Amino acid sequence: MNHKPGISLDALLVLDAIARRGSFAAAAEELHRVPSSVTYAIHKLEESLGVTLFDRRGHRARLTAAGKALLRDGRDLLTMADGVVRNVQRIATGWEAELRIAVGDLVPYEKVLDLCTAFYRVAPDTRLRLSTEVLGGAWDALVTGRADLAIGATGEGPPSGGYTLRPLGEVEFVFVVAPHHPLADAPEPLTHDLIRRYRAVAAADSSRGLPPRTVGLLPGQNVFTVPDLNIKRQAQKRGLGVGYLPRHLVAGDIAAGELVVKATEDGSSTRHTIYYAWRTRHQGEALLWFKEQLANAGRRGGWFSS
Amino acid sequence: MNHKPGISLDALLVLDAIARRGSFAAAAEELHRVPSSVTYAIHKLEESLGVTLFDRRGHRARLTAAGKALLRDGRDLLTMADGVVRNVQRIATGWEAELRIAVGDLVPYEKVLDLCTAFYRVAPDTRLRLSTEVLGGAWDALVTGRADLAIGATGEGPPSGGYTLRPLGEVEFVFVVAPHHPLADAPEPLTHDLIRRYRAVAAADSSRGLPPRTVGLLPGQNVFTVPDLNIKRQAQKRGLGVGYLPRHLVAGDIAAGELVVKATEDGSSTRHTIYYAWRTRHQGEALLWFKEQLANAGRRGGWFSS
DNA sequence: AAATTTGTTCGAATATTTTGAACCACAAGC
DNA sequence: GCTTGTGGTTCAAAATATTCGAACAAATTT
Repeated sequence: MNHKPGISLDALLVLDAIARRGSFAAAAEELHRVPSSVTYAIHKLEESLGVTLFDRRGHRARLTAAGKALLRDGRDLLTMADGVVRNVQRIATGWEAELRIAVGDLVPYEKVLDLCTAFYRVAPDTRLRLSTEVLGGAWDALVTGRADLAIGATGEGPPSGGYTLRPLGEVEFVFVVAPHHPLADAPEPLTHDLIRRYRAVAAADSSRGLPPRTVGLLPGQNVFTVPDLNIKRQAQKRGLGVGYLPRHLVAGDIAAGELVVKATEDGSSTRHTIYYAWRTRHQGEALLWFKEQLANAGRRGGWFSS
Repeated sequence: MNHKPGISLDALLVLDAIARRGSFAAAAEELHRVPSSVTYAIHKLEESLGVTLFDRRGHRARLTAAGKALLRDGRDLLTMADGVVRNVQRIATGWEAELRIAVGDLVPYEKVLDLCTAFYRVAPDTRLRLSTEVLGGAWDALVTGRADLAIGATGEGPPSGGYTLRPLGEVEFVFVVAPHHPLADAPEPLTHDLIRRYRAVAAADSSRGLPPRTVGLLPGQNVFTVPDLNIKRQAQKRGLGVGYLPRHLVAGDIAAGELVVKATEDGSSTRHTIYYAWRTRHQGEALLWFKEQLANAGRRGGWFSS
């Protein structure tokens, strides 16, 4: 056969798996293939490029500089190829083959799963992909193309534009501590000076490109960073720190006496608007369906009433 | 085998060939394959995408909207893949597998070919690819990534930056007309008002992304646009129009009496600096070699003495 | 020192792609 | 209207590519 591109997307997937899993053997396992098949694929790739991608001295193969460059560029190529596929499928059917939804950690997953359940009755063949994002991560996912729709984005959207947003509801945040935490018995309202003496628990922003955001931290305050709000809730129940949590998330803990709401000099609660947003240029029936459902949800008072 | 990307670069090459040649049969010929192999490849592509790419009513297959979208996006993907390959090969060897040179139409090709001849004695395995660019086309080729090196770029480089330039020499432009052209007998210096009454011959800028440039045209003047300077020279010899041409290009025509130099109110000639430029971030032994040779050429007085 | 892991080799088996011939449908030329 | 040529498809056979499974050598871990 004539002129070959020198690389194939399959080969780049193999290379990516090797890099992520750390060995040919582990990559083979992930790809449901035998190790010699992976060896064969890499050998073919090196042959067609005329380039050595792995340093095989020692019994663990390590990427050469060229191998690392190919891995990096190859991942971009795979991402682009994925976009090409999904775009073609969308144009062909009007329906997205896959819709990627970034779900802010303030959003109750049951509501999202209810929506997905209803959606699958309408379009069972469309794949849905949910990811959980913390703080600015939902915006980040949207503007960097990792998500088509963000549900539960908070604060101001990034200045780059290119997306459309609508309000979904409001979330009430309450300042809570464990009943055995020293602040539990302190007279209200708690002052900043008093709060600052105790460690805060913060959920890590899942942004990758945008600057990470922090909310509710006082200057000079020690911080225990956890991955998401649920773990933050558990850490605060253990008395490992203090901070704000959405009332709807901790209503049960409060009723059970496992968390105590304390008024601070900022008041006993604050309210934030929660948005859903989508990439303005994205067109497809699946996204349209979700927009309509979320618009209805927003009209009925949203998802955050406790 | 598990998860496939849905497309392959091979398949995109086939699709591209079909579109460029206009039929499956012609594409098969270009790819040195039998027609049923092309039919098979497209069928496999449609199957893996779950999308119909060709409308087969009538006996000539025509691209559907999804097919056109895939063609367009697929060409971008192939271009990117090509860049990935060349980048990896360059990192692996220090030498580029291929060096692409945009040659401005003012540059005498013999000089460029002399350089290439010498280069091939040093690095016979590196592929060289020359393209001829007119006016701003050399800059355009450089900044859009169609070329690694531009020889004979004129005027100011585009504001985007990202390239480094050095002077190669100066070109003297003279205003010439055919001996039987009405302006040949007009008293010198020719005024703008007089020149404007006659058609100009202009070479079309080969820029694809940058705004096209024009040089030496008077407001309101009729213009006969041709593809390059050589055809411009031939058109002017035929008396089809007037305009500036590089002295080194027309020295023989002048000596033979086939073109006449006329002084204008701007003087009898103008001089422009000619540059060579490269993408600043590009690293490779082949580019380094050419830079050194061009630096030497620039030091010795350049390539444009007549 | 023994056991385990990693990656390679190689023949056999399986999967994919290509070829070549035949066919059908449409277009062009007479 | 008939004949010829072109375009694309089908399908069995052939060729090529990829995977598997077993064995092996070398390095690492226990």
